[in-house]
Amino acid sequence: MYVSYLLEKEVSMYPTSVRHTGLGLGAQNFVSPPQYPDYGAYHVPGVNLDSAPQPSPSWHNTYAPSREDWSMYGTAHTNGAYVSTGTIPYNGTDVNPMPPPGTGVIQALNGGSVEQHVTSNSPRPSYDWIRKPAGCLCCGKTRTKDKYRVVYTDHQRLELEKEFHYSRYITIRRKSEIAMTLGLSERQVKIWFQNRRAKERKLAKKKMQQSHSGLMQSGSDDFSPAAAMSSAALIPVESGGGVHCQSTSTLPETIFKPFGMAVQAEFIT
DNA sequence: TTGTGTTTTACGACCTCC
DNA sequence: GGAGGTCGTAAAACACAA
Repeated sequence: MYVSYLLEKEVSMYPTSVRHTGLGLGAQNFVSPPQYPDYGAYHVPGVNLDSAPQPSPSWHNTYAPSREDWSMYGTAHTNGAYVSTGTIPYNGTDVNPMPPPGTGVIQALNGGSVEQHVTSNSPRPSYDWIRKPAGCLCCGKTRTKDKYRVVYTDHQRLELEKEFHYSRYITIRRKSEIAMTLGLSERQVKIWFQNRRAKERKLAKKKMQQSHSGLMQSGSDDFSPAAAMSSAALIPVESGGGVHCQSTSTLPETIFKPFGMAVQAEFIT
């Protein structure tokens, strides 16, 4: 798992936490940054992730990462704004020359330091020199042609991971913002999230199987696959029949649920 | 260096919803 | 019909043991 590897090995890149730290800075404690008013759509302020049910009714606990693994994601401003630590030199020029949105979370927080990063202490080599700019599908790259698959930069993956940890399902608006910020196409962002969810399901399934075998080995006979499935539901459960989100935005935004169950986020302003 | 296993992008098929 | 969802899979990228 390369991103995990990155996260594990390059904690120094994100010495402090962005969205969490065990300081009561769960995602839901996040005050929607002004530049992303729809951030509130993901979270319910005031709910403790660690002790309460997941704030996002669209996501089951099973998929909630342990909060400690948020620590590598950077730092949260005391005012709640999502702030990148700025320790990642990121070269936006290796991707699209798209002018960064002035309000972009990611780029705006990099302190303008943009250069493709290869940390000296990183054991992982950078392959950027052979990488085509991300989003090359627009150049007519197909599966039948050579190198149809691009490799995202560490920074791109890291930011996507951050977003994923923030919310398993990305809104249309956020997708657009991230795509622009990272120089990816919205399609790439969408597919990345799909793949990331698939990965998580795979890991959850693996974990479940391991715990199952563990139970079998321990002689427990009260294991119920159905119960296991429900407790480790692979399908995010929606509670309350709707998503009531708080946001400074008055614009409705569609949050897509698994199995094509699109719901209109109801914004409370 | 090479073979092998794993992970990461990307896609197609099929589904549901609007 | 078009959007996004899952699932399965292809193939490149990568890690690692021999």
